[in-house]
Amino acid sequence: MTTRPNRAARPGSYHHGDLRRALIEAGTALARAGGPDAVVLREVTRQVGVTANAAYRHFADRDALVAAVCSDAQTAVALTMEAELAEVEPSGDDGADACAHLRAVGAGYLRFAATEPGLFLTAFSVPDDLRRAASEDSAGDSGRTPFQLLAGALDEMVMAGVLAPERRPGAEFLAWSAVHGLAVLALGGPLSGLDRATLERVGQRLLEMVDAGLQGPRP
Amino acid sequence: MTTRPNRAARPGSYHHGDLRRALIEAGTALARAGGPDAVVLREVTRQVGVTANAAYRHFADRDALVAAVCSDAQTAVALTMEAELAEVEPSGDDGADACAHLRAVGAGYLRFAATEPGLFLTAFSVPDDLRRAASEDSAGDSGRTPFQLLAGALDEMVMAGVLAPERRPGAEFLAWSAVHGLAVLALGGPLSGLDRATLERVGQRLLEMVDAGLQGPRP
DNA sequence: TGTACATCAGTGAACGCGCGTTCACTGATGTAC
DNA sequence: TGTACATCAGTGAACGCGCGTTCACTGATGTAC
Repeated sequence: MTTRPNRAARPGSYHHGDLRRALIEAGTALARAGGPDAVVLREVTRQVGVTANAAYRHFADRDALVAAVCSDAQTAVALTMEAELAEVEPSGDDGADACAHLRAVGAGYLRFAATEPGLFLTAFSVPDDLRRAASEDSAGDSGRTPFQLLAGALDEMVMAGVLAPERRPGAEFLAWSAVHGLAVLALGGPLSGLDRATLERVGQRLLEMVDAGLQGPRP
Repeated sequence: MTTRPNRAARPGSYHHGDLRRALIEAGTALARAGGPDAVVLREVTRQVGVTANAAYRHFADRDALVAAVCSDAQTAVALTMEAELAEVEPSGDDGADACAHLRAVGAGYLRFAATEPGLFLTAFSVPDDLRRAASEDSAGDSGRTPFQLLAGALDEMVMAGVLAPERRPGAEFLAWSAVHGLAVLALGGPLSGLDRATLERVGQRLLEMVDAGLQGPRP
């Protein structure tokens, strides 16, 4: 989400001012409606009211544009997760709070997937090379990426003593898998038939499962 | 996986004999190499050595062909899961066996995703309407679909007393989400950087997490 | 303050590509008598 | 058993489409003197 200085923003001027930003935003709008494949270079420039070729002043090719949109989408995920985190009321019990934070992170992820399916797919279901570069600068207000927010919640659980330290390494992958799987299956997958309420309930139970399951088999 | 009677299979004859099957198989080969988008109607007919138009004798359009390939891919998943199930040695302890079966089902799913990424995506990451019809007849040797194999393992756990009956409804979605998420994230997703051994270990831990987590929070 | 000039950010037209699909057709096959 | 005929399963050529990308260009902008 790099914004270049707006060097010539005079309205009505020949030069656009910040065409790069405008293209990314139009691309994001298309992605919101139709996922990553909907980010069609020609359509993006059409929406901005500019020649298709003009995009090449700001992006090496279509992939570079998609990567920028992907980065913005990941930022949007981080913001939703942070919003969910902010709603957790401290209870005085560090362990309970840490677990609540982990659930909040997961709930934010699920909520984003449900309310912005197109952007969700653009954030995480894009060819590897595009996404990898994009995720570098996809931080939310706290300056942390979705992955870092998840990792932070898990660290907190270890510090609060509700997650054994030896179970910490790799725990991101377990939690992320569970939540991501539900999001994907519910999004045009085999679970897309489920109604909103059921899906919400399954989401809650899934987060409970992760919570309980991360601690390993019962003694 | 409907096979129509091979009415005119004379080799060298003008009529192909079972062009429908041949097209599905060529489509599957393409899907294996490049996922669902690689199932290009023209390419499929090219590989079979037939005019593009000939495909329309057997499929209404490209989508119908993709749906058929999707169905075959789902069958392949079921077969891998059944193979994994068959390797579980009965231990005499019904509860342990049931859990082992659940893990086998999940392990088969993960193994298929890892060894046949293109087919895996074709089986489960295809637009909803195509997949829905396809999954009807995607049974393995046991006559059961991947979903039914999973449900069977969970039923078994309830009967063996290792899963509380009130936790049974909807448990498929939880288990499936976890396993599917890992498969997807490891396949060109954020986890695709992990090496094979690590991924295998994460898979094992994920299955343990599901096992433990399905039973709910610790008392 | 004015002017010449380099640079920048767009235009407009065109390219080749491969796709899914349609058309009118013809050779092969099976069947009724 | 032979023959006429309907049906079936292919052919071959063409269609329009929208895409990403490239070309040569020009008008606008900023800067050095």
